[in-house]
Amino acid sequence: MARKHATDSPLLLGNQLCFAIYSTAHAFNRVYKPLLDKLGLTYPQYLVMLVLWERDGEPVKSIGERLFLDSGTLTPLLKRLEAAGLINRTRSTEDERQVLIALTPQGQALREKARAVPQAILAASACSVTELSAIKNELVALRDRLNAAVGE
Amino acid sequence: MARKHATDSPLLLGNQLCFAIYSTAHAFNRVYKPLLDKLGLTYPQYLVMLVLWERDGEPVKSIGERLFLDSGTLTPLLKRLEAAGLINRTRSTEDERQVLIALTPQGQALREKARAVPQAILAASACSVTELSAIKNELVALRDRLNAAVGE
DNA sequence: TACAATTGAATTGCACACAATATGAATAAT
DNA sequence: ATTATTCATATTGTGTGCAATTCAATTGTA
Repeated sequence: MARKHATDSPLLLGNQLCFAIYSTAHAFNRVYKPLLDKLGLTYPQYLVMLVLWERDGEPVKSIGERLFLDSGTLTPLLKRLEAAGLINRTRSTEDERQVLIALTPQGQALREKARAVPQAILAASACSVTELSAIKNELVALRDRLNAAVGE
Repeated sequence: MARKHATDSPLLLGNQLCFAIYSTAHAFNRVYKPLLDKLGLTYPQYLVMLVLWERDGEPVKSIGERLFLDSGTLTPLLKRLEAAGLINRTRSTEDERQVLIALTPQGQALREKARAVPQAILAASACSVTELSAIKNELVALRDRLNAAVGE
């Protein structure tokens, strides 16, 4: 018998998919950092900008739904983006509970500089678009099952 | 022409593997939370315990290397584990720069309660061990390439 | 042996992330 | 119309993460 404790196997760090995801997320962050520093953004801020570049003028709620983040995270983050002059936060006139997030001209303009980012990431991953896309699809499917499990 | 801006495709949130990883990591965290609450641990604290259950008495540095975390993150985290009575922090006599982390009896005992965690996660993922293992291996390979890219 | 360079932790400062709570606005129920 | 409930955002508190700095201990080198 080579193994002493077969029941420990699930508790081994190297066997845990979850740690693989956790550590890969950090690795991505380290690759993104120098690229995003040039744009003056953190990674979560970059995600918010991606959402706004796709659809401008969204309320905080729908940005949070797309990114799976709540107001406790987004409110201070959005205030920093506003302080940086990239967005405006204005309370909706139709529904005063909502705060609408709109890009400023600088926020719009930043999109051009951001185009260089994905290719740099692709290069760092040393992987084909096809392969990355395959992993992405598997993860999205897994993520949705996990979120479904949490929501009972 | 169906697509107006083919060059925008890499900037679309849904196309980014990185966001898939980021959001899956959060989804895992949400699944882990109620399970780890019973153990009185956060997810990063759980990772440290996994390391210690594999090898006890390690210095902070080597724990950090295994988890890709630095002292700025680990020092306060380890102090909280010490305050919880799960570990002891003692400065090494051979090399006084090092702080050795050792499990207390309570820390050892917690391992038994932790055995229930991986199966619960597996159930939430609604996925076979084989599939999860395959994704894990792809991610570890990707992570290592990313870390290599950062280290020049 | 001196003494510069390196190393391992700790500290500080900033930015998430989320639970819990609060607040004001909108909607539903009576 | 009044009240209760729900909804969207903000606030507070705790716990990561990481860059930058500090400090003491160790190692390398002349």
